[in-house]
Amino acid sequence: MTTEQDRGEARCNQVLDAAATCFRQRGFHGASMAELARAAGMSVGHIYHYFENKEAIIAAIVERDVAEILALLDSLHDEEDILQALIREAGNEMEESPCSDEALQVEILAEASRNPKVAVTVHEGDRRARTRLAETIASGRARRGLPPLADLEARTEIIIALFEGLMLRRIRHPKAVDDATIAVLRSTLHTLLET
Amino acid sequence: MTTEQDRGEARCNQVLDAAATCFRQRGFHGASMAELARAAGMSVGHIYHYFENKEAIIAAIVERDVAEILALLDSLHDEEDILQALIREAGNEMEESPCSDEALQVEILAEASRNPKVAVTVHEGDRRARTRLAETIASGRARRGLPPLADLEARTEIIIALFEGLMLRRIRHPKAVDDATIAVLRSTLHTLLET
Amino acid sequence: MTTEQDRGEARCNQVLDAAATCFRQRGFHGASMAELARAAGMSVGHIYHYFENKEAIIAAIVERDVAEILALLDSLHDEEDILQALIREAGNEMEESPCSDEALQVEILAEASRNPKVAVTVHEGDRRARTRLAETIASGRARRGLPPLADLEARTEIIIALFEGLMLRRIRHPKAVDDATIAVLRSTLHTLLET
Amino acid sequence: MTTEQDRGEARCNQVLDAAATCFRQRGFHGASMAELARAAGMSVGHIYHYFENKEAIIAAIVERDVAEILALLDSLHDEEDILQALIREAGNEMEESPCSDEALQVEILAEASRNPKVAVTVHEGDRRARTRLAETIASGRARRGLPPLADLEARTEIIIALFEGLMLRRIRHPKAVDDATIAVLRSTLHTLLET
DNA sequence: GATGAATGAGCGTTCATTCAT
DNA sequence: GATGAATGAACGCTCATTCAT
Repeated sequence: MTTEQDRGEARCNQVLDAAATCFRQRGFHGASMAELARAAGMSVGHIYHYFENKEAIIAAIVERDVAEILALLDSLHDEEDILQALIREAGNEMEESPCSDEALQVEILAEASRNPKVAVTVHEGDRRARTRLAETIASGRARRGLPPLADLEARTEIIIALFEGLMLRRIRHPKAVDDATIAVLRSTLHTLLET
Repeated sequence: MTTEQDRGEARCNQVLDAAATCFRQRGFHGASMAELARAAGMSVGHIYHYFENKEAIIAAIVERDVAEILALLDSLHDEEDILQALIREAGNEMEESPCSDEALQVEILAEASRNPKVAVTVHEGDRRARTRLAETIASGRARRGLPPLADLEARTEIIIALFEGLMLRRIRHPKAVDDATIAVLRSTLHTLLET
Repeated sequence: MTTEQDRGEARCNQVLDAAATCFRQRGFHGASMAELARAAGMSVGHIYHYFENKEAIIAAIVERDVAEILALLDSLHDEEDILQALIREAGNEMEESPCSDEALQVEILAEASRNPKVAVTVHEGDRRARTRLAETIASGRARRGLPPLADLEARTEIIIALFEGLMLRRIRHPKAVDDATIAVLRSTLHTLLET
Repeated sequence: MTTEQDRGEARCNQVLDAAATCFRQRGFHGASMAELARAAGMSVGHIYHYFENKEAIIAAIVERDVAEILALLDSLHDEEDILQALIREAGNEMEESPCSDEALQVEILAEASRNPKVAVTVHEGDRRARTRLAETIASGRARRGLPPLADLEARTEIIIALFEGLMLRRIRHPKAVDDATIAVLRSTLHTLLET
């Protein structure tokens, strides 16, 4: 039973990985279910055993992304200086520029703009991530003896906007993110988090 | 002759306005040429007299947006304090929340991620807008007697990222932009521009 | 203009003729739009210029059938003895066994059982045909000096049931309709109409 | 062994009951094997242990219906006046309007129009039911001292047509069968059976 | 006996684009 | 300039059927 469950979950992740790649390369509407199926190594029809339709696949990708972010934020609580860790991680993420994630994120945003079901998933995921980031910042400040922030939520918004905005900049300006930009990013985060 | 040219230009703008509305509401792939034609008050076939194909329409929208941004930046040079004007305008733009422009911008980004022709237009448009903003900032600082910035391009990048990022935040969190957030935005811009 | 209208109408009828043939031979769900298109001598997509979808095609067939029945009933009013003409026509229709119409009629009934839009068209068409038949019977009796019928609607129902039932009998029993059966049909109609 | 056979038969009937319900509600092509399986409380694959394919299921439904009709006709032989019993039962069946059986019957007719295997089952079943009804009528007349009918088969055809036709009328005219119609039905059957 | 994962052809429908008028 | 009829490939999705377990 457990084996079967695992198998099903593995198959699901196979689809999500394939879909993330396809959506990145061809867009949500540009990637056909036939392409997803080929990339996932299964038949078109079988994908529908795991996902009700195409929008359910992108919703699942969103949820997986949120879980990853929450895990990253949680891991920061083990660090001595949470705020420093946040600033460090933000820069690292941008530096790595792992696999043109901006292309996938923009597809998610585009679909959320139009598709109410995807919008709900995105809103809820953002609420959870946003709340956790605010908590992480508050913890970090407390641990450092800094006073609580009256505008914690607003600063959190700006930090997320800065981070997502910089990632999406790569679409309009592929060389946007260089060492100098990351230095300014870090200094801006310093102002927002530590003052 | 001039009248004919004007008429053609007006017809073009009719198409661009209609297309901007349609793309905003239904997405680039979601809006059909038939919808565009209906919204523009002309036949499907006639749109092809003005635009080679659908991607040429979104490219033209991008160029019109860039022209608008350049005009706005130019207008700031008439102000006494350019930097203050920049900060003021940034806040105003975000406050107005004109007509869910984020939905159109995300369509442009999505299409630029995938479509090389649109990408070229977007890259070039961004280069011009970015350069002009950097010049505007330099002028503003000079006029205020502030020293030239070694990291001018990087700061410009961060400012654009902040601005675009905040606009796109509305997709994931419709209430992202409130008075508190704009206050933090203005204070961050102050740090980036005036120190 | 008139020519264009005619052309459009002719194209529509081209589709309806092709659809009637295809539905007869393969059933409503068995006949694909590709088959219809081939039979109608036009592209799949073009059929959608004339009909919103597949169910609109069968609805249009129903309406055309109703118009034909109404025309037939109207033509009977020119006869000297309408009741005799009705009995004669009923027998003739069954004798001719024109083109396995039962197969198309059963498809219409099957679709009307399930599809609310088709059901509405069928109900409305039946109401018109039923009312006209009752009027025709009343006229015929009046012209013959027979007294008005208290159970006119009920007799009309039974007559239609008899007629449709006999047509559909050919599906369960292809030899159902022979001279002897038609003789009994005529004698039953005599009892229902002329007594 | 007998127990096992009974179990198998019960499972078969489970499938047939479920299928009758599904076909009634969604049509033969509209009802998927997955729906049948769910309604029958067993897996999709297992249905294929009992029935070769989907058409075998509808054929089995036809055979069960025929058996039921034969049983009903046989039971009439115990009545004192078989003809009166026939007329009474016909009216009762129509009055009860059990469970929109017309929707299932029309699916059977539609499938028989197209599917040769189903057609064979339907033809054979009809032959048996038709023959038995003719025998029943002959018995009834003999028991009443009425002379044998030269057109027995033709009258039988008309009676069946009347009965099936009236049932199918409900599709085109849901209120077709009311007390007045049943009265005319009974009087018509009287003429056909007792004169 | 019993399951349900897996297939892939085929469905109705849409759409950017062309071109005769 | 301006129209909209016409195309046909491609889309998301469904489904009867099979078969390893």
